[in-house]
Amino acid sequence: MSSSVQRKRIRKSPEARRAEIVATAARVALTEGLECVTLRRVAEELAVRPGLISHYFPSAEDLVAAAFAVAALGELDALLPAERPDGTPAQYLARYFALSSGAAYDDISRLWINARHLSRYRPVLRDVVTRMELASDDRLETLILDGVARGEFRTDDARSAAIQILVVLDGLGAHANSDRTDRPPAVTRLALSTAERALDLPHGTLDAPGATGTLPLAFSPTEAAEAAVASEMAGAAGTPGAAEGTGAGEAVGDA
Amino acid sequence: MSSSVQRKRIRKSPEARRAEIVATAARVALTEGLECVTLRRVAEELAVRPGLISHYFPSAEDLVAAAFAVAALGELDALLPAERPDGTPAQYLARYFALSSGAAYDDISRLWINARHLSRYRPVLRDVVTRMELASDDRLETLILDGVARGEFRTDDARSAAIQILVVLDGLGAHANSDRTDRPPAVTRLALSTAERALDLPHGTLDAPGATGTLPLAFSPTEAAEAAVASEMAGAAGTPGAAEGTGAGEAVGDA
DNA sequence: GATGCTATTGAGTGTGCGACCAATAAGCAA
DNA sequence: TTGCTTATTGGTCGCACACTCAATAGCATC
Repeated sequence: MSSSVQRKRIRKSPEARRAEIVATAARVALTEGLECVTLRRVAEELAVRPGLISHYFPSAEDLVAAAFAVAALGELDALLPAERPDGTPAQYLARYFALSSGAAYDDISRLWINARHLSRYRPVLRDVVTRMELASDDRLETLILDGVARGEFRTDDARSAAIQILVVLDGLGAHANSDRTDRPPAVTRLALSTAERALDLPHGTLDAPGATGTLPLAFSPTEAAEAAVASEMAGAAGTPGAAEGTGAGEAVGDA
Repeated sequence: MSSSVQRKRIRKSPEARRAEIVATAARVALTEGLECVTLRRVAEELAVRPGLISHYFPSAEDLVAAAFAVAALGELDALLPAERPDGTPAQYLARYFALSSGAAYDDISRLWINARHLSRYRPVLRDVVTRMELASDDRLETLILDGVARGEFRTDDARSAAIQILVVLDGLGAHANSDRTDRPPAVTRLALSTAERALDLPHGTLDAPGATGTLPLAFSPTEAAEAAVASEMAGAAGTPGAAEGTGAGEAVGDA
């Protein structure tokens, strides 16, 4: 007995190890919840000792915040890509709504509920949540402005429209842990009808089949995407032009 | 030193002690969060030993669920009373929206975020959350049906309208732990405009000053109300007509 | 092949949690 | 007043957590 499962140390570069840790933490956060992002849990996942995680994240709160940042940004990119080469804004918006009503979206809803709750007690996480909310607002606002420029949408306040849509999506996602069968159609479509109203679109314009055109409905942020996301976070970390991050950003970014 | 703060035991009837425990737990849940509803915390609050709390709630999860049930039902009664002797449905609905945008509502939003998240891991709490969601739906649906009967509202699906309104309120409340200044007016009014649309009301009908008539905007569920709520929970506890509750209800109700 | 840097380990600290249980005493009934 | 029921205590156990730090061993460099 007591066959030590691993006797050989594997020594990696700090950058590689840190990226690995954050990616693992993000995966745990998304599938099991931010409370499960513990030193022990992440260490076990990577087959290393908990002390090593502490070495890279002297404060566990930074790790949790980084995990959320990476997971949330990865999902945002999957749902509402920053680059949209393959279709019109209306098609991407329709795709967004289509994905948002799928079962895979439940994980993201759960993650956001989790983060919003936990941010009550954890200031570092709260900062990241705020930043991710702004990032979502920006992303959708940009899409809407693009659609307005092309004449697809009509609104005099793209940001307000974006926030209204996201608020409704938050409301629909709030029940991700409860049973939501027997929801009336008007409720299921609430995000769509809010968008249609805010963007002055005819009823049904954004409904899934057809409206997405040839856009792929695939929904799987890869690990590569998450790594890219991590470096993106590094850039966006601190308050404008500062070298000192706000904890999480710093945790993800520096090395 | 070491003046034992309390040397004399105070022996109470099981009913009184249980009610006291649940009321305290509900207060802790509302002000500090459901994670703070621990045996030790509640015991300290009541100046008793933790073992006593265990005696009344052999499983801590039941205590948490009971705390949420009492807190949430108390708040529901304060926001959307079951009895409405002092005004019209429209006035009570306007009052509801007025209260829902006040700062005091943040505590309730936080509680719901908390419960929805925690219910991911705690089945007993999940049941209570589901029941409380249904109770909210029912309460608002009844109000709407009443308004329709009086000719104040117009809708062919009162429940759908109720759920739509509540979903939007959930979405707005989701950010109770983040910063929400600089929200566009269209977002702040989103619940109202959703209601106006769903109930076929002219714009502005439900806005706060004036629309509430002489209705008091006071918002303070008393301890007495919470006690009443506790006994109400006892009645609504089990699945229809059963003596055995589903854990939380049982915890609140039996004696 | 030897050397130095440092990533990684192993062991330990302290805290807070739920759960358990025998001993104790409060207060009601005889 | 006496006795009995049981509400309440006090103490303990095991677990999971974050955090600390000296010792160890990869691995790049010379």
